[in-house]
Amino acid sequence: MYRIGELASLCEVKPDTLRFYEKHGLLAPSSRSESGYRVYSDADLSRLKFILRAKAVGFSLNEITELLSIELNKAEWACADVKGMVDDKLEQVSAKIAELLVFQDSLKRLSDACCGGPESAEHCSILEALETNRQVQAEHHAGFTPVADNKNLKASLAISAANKGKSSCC
Amino acid sequence: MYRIGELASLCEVKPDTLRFYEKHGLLAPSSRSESGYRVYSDADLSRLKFILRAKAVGFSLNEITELLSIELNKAEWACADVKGMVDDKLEQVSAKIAELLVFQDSLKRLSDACCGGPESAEHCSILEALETNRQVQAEHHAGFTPVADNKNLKASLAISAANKGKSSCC
DNA sequence: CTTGACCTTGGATTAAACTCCAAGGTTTAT
DNA sequence: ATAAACCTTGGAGTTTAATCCAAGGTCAAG
Repeated sequence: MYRIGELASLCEVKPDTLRFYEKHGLLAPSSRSESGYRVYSDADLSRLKFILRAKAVGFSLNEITELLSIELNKAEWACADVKGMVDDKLEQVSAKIAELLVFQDSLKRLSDACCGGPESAEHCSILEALETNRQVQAEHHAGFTPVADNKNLKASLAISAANKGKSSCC
Repeated sequence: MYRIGELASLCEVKPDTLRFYEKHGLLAPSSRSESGYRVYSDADLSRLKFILRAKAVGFSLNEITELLSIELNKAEWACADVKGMVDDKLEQVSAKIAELLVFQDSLKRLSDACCGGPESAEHCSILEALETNRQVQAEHHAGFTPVADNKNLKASLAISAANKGKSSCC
């Protein structure tokens, strides 16, 4: 049994977020204390973890509500309806996995190309890695638009560099 | 070469979205016509596809900007920095894939449980499928909170049912 | 028995990502 | 040659998902 602050810090969200989820029907505490405090159970924790996992892979809160609604409430939904919906979600999930695998491959390729040697430096962009990935093209794009806005990239690289000392390439 | 409307309908977004992406430095047309119309190239199309793919798997536009910024601009970034960043993104992507695989497994399990026979109807919820998935538990959760808000679920099921006639279970 | 860290509600504010609108210029098909 | 269907800019409005604030109640420690 957890109070709102405990559950929040367990899952690294804010109490306000949990109240927000409650207001929108995603997660209600299974009980309240005498004084009116929200009390969450382990089942609630599982549910929250599910919500956060779904959110992390690009489902909207509405879609997550749908996912959580998949229950055979015979009064309202026929099994066929539910199966149709599950199949839809399965397709979405499979599509996401496929796209992520392409990303993963591209990033690995990029990592290799970038750090294999100093001479390949000008081929170091994710888009080139992506394209080399899909169709091996003889013709090489000449002009490459540089990205203007580097303000928070700078910050994230600082963090990235601080977090791990494994920058050993080139 | 595409005008904004063509590119938009090709990728199933709105022209306004493309102008929005331009304003925020994600995608600028490689040229303009005499009259000032935006003209997009195939490289721009690739870039847009990349953006949409990244968005679909849960990256924010800021993160996508970072991904697109991964170029070895030696004047600004050391290779080690870039590698650190790529590694970070790789970890994120791997984590997302792992989570999606859990989803996929759960959904498959749910689909099977739901439509194997009418007697297992009350076990038809994604959360139960998820938990059965992780640890086989002897104890069974008694109370299961039903979800209140079914308004757009109804709509999506209608679409789902209309789209495919393969609802043949139970 | 009060101080500090919690919790409650309701409502306002924010940030991200579009989405729409108005007023006008351009292209294309009849 | 003119209407329909595009395009331009600037700015306002919307939706989603929080996040913050104010005014007050609860609880454990010293």
